[in-house]
Amino acid sequence: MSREVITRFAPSPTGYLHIGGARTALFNWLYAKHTGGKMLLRIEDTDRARSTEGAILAILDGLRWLELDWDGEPIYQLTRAERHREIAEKLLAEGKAYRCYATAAELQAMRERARAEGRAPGYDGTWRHRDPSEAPPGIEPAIRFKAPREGETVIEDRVQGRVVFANKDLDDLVILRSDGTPTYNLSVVVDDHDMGITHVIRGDDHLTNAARQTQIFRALGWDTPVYAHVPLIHGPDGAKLSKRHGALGVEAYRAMGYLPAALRNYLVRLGWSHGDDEIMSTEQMIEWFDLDAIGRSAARFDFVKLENLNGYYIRTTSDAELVTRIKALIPELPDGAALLERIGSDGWGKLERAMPGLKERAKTLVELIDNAGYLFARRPIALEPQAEKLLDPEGRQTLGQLLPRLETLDDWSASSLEDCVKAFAEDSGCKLGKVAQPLRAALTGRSTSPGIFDVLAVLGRQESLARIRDQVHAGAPA
RNA sequence: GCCCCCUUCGUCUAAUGGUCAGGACGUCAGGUUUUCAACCUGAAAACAGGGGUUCGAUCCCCCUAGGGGGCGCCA
Repeated sequence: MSREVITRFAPSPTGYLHIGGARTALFNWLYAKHTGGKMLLRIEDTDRARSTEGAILAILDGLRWLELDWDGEPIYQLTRAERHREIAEKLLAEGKAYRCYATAAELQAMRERARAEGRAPGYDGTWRHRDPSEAPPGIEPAIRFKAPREGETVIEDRVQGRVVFANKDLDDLVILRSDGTPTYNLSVVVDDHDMGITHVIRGDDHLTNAARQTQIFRALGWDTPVYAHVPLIHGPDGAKLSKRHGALGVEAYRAMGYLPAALRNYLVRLGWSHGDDEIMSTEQMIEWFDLDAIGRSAARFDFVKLENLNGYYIRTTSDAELVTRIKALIPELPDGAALLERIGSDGWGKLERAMPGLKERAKTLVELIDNAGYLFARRPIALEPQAEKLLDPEGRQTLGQLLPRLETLDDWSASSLEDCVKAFAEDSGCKLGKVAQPLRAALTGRSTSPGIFDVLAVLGRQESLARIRDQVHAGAPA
């Protein structure tokens, strides 16, 4: 009988929740859900200088927006420092660690020497056997872990396979700083053990740490968790993800108008696959996700594919939900306040009614909002350059002829409007496009926009006719 | 420099000791359409290089090259 799976997402709050972290969280979450286990959240805030309250908030917020929930309360690593210190002392008492009195300057010199000699620039173990009585006065010692010097440390990684490190390449790392605070590798081991973590799923930048942590687990007589080191996400140029490309916080993706479901779908396919399946529901993801199907090579972040996926999710999301999401998004946009004012209290209904035509042609929510501008535009509509071309004198004339027909029309449903305009086109012997294009330009100010009959219907009789008149007159010679 | 990892269309990826090496995004060409989008059809597009093992290697082994990660009293 196997234990319940417990995974953890353990970000350090030194910045936002970036895209790689988001995927790591997603994988942990999916694996926990898949196995019916739990995902815990641990905030690794032991670097007091760099950790910030704002970063913690941003991370929690990002996870919530992505709809990745965690079990229990977040655990703040800093609050566990006493326990970590206790374990460091225990290792010291058992002779599995020792006090090191080397100064920063000495360590620096040591590293330079090692590098010059072509060795790994690690600690040389000077204080491993030296007696504390030889310690120079006035130096507070750090505690170093006495790492095995011979043999190998082997990681049986669920993604990377069997990875072997020669112990001679792993130096004696500091586990307790001279100021008495614990360091990362010790804290992680103690916390993973105390939290009952069974599976550690994280970026493969931690692969070497896995070896060091394994050594500490062994020294403590504890079982190691199952490891799964996931390849990192690279930028479009194959280099490390930088701010220039995707290393934005997830809140930036939210602000760009991506849907969390789309981002999750995109992210899960980056480095993991289930046959030829591309688009999958969260339920399917949970059902199908497994560690063994994670690839071993780094993946490049591709905004274009994300956009495609986002377009799909926008098209298949209900009108009402899209309106809700847009409501939440607008305040985050640069000109959000002004837009909100123009929409007013009655604009949301209009937006929802226009949604069927709008959502067909937007890749992001921001694009959708942009396309919906005609709904809230003040008259007269300012024509964009493209639309200006469509509304040439000929177009204005056509509209002038169409106007009387529209005025007598009683039924302003999209279908009867379509019939009316089609009949007009036929009677005047021109192609439907010849009529539809200037009509669109007059009503929306744009050359591309939703279905024109829907636009007419959504704006309503009064508004539509007034707008057409505006544009026809604006073009008529005074 | 040392250690570790990786390498299939431009990108994300699938599959297999014998396949026309599959799908998706993107691109291109058609179709449909009131424009755009969506949708439909079709096309171009990949096993990094070199050695082995084998009747046969994209697949197994080794080397090279390229890319990435790590090497703190950071996490």
